[in-house]
Amino acid sequence: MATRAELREELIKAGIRPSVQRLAIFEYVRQSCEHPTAEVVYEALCDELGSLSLTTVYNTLKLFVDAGLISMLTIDDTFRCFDGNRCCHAHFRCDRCGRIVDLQMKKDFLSLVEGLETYCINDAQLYLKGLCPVCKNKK
Amino acid sequence: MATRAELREELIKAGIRPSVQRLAIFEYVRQSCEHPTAEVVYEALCDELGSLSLTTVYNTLKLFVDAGLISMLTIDDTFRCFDGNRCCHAHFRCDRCGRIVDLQMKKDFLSLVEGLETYCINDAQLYLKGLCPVCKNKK
DNA sequence: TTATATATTTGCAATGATTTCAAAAATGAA
DNA sequence: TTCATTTTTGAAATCATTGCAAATATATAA
Repeated sequence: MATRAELREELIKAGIRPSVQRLAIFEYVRQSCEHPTAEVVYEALCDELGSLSLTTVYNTLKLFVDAGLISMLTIDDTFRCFDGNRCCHAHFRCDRCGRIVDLQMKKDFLSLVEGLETYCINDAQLYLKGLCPVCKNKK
Repeated sequence: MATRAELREELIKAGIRPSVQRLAIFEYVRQSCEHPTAEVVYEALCDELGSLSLTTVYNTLKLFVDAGLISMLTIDDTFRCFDGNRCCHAHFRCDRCGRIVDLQMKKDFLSLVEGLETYCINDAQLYLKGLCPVCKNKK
């Protein structure tokens, strides 16, 4: 769990000026395990920051994604959510309850794909969908 | 390349009545290598079918996806596209030109993921993003 | 310090892919 | 044929996301 000072340094190293809003948003996404949407980040930080615009949240999240500091998930096609977990992992989305969970990988994704030599890969996401253990056991 | 009669049988076997619209949409998506959007399917079939509604295309594609006959891609978060290729493969989206291409897999996706025993998996998609060989060599 | 330029934030309006809905058309059963 | 059910249609509604221009904050120069 990184400290606020470490997160600030990480922004600076990425060439991003650590404004109050940016640092708060970065900290929230990095520490969350819930894959929050922009709306959820906004609701969570509104009080803490006094004033905050949803537009700022969208812009800032995009900034972080473009800088490779967090990743954007499109596993649910009706909204985007964000992931601050930097370890290589897959995502599962339950078709019934909608929950998105992390799944550990045995090896890196790319080891399985053929013919990548001529490509430049910046991002990789493995999405699985179906029923989670809880929903599977319900009727 | 399946015949129209074979595709019709496939719909019936899936419990889907093969109306003129459904069969045309199924054939189009199954034979396309271009990962068409609903809009593209609509434009392509409007003339052939005389009249066609975009709503029908959306409804029908959803019907096919739910029946497991085709898959839906959310690799580009600004629109959905559809894939009739039933072989296991990954997808690459070029950040610059936007083209989506298929990539062969050496092994199935799921072999890489840990702890799936308690889940029921209905769908798996591996999305890669970056620069395609053509765009990589441009400035 | 003050003045000036630049970067960031804000809130509202616009966008556009997708869905809703109720009527019209097509199909199947009797 | 008639009636019930399924499918299609098109226009309006939805809603996550973006565009934009004004307001604010920050950095730099003098």
